[in-house]
Amino acid sequence: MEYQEGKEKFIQAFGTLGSKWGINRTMAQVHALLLISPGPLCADDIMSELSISRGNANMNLRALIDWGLIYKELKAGERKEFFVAEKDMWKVVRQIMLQRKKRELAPIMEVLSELNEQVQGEGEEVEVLKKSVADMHNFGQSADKAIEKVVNSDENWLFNTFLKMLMK
Amino acid sequence: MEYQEGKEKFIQAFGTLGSKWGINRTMAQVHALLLISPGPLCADDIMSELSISRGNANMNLRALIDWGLIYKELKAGERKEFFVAEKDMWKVVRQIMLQRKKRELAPIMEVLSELNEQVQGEGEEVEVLKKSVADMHNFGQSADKAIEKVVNSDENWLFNTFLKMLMK
DNA sequence: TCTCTCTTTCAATTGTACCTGAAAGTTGTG
DNA sequence: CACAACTTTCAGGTACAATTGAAAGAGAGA
Repeated sequence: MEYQEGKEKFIQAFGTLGSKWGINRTMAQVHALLLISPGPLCADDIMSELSISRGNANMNLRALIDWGLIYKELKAGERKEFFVAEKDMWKVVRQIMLQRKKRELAPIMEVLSELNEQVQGEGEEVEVLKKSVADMHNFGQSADKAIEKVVNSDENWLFNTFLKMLMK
Repeated sequence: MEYQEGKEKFIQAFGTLGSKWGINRTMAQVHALLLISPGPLCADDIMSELSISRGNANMNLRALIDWGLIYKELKAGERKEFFVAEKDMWKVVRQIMLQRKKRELAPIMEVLSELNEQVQGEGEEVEVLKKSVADMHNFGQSADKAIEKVVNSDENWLFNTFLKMLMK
C-alpha cells in the first residue's frame, strides 16, 4: 500500500471512530493528521490536506488545544501559528479520559445526586426509581475513582503493576 | 421533588448522557424508562410515556434487545409483547462494554492491522505513520484484554480483588 | 499610522442521523 | 379463510449539529 493511501485510511478510520464516540468527526481527523505528521502544520496545511474551510479548521484546532491534545508552536521568523500533536499514546488516552470524565460524567453525577436527595414519596415505583438512582450514583463514583487511579498510576508502583497485569 | 418530576429528570439525563457517548438519545431514554419501571411495559406504554411514534419505539426496543440490555416478556393471555430491563447495574455496564468493544473497537483494529502489515515505503513521514499505527494497535490490544478481564472478573478472584481496590 | 498577514467570529447553508405515520406483514383465533 | 391485534418496514420529513465563507479583528513591521 502506498503512503498516501495508508495516510488517508488512517485519517478516515480515526474520523469514523471519533464520531461513534460522540466526538466531532473533523476534530478527530485533524488530530489524526497531526499525529502522523513528522513536523508542525499550519492552518493552511490542514485545510488543504482535509479539504475543509478555514473556519472549520480554526474551530477544531482550538477545540483540540482545549482538550489538551495538541499544542500551538511558533516558528522563528513566521507570523503563522503551527500545531503539533502529543504523540505519546498513553498521554493522549489519559487526556481524553480526564476530559470526558469532566465533561460527561460530572454533569450526570450532579443530576443523580440531586435526585438521590430530593425525590419524595412512597410506593413501589418510587422505590424502584430511588434504587436505580442510587445504583447508578454508586457506579459513577466507582468509575470516577477508577479513572483517577488509572490516570495517576505513573506515580503509584502498586497500581502500575496491576494495570500492566490487567493488560497482558 | 415529586415522583413524576424525578422520573422525567432521570430519563432526560440518561438520554443526554447517551447522546454524548454516541448512543441514540431515544434508545437511552427507552432504556431508562424500563430501568425505573417496576413491571414490564408494552410498546404503547413507551410511546405514550416518551411521546414517540410506534416505529421509533419499535426500532429502539429491537436495538436494546440486540444489545442484550432488555428482554421480551410474554404475558399469559395477551398477544402484546412486553419488555423488561436488566436491572443489575454491573450486568448492564458489562453488556455495554462488550457490545461497544465488538462494534467500535473491532473495526478500527482491523484497519490498524491492515495498515500495520501493508504500508510500504521509506522516509520520515512513512516511519511516523507506521509508528502511530503500531502504537495504537498496541494500545487497542491492551484495552481489549483489559475489557475481557474486567468483564470476566467474577470468575477470577485476583482481578476481582484488584478491581475492588481500584474503585475504592 | 497604514498595510499586510494571519486569526477569529458568526449568520447562512448544508449534511446527516433520527423520527414519523401509514401501509404492509405477521400471527393467533373463531 | 377472514378478521382482529399487534409488529415491522420504509419513504419522506424534521431537527440539530457541522461547515462554509466572508467580514471583522488583531498584531507586527515599515
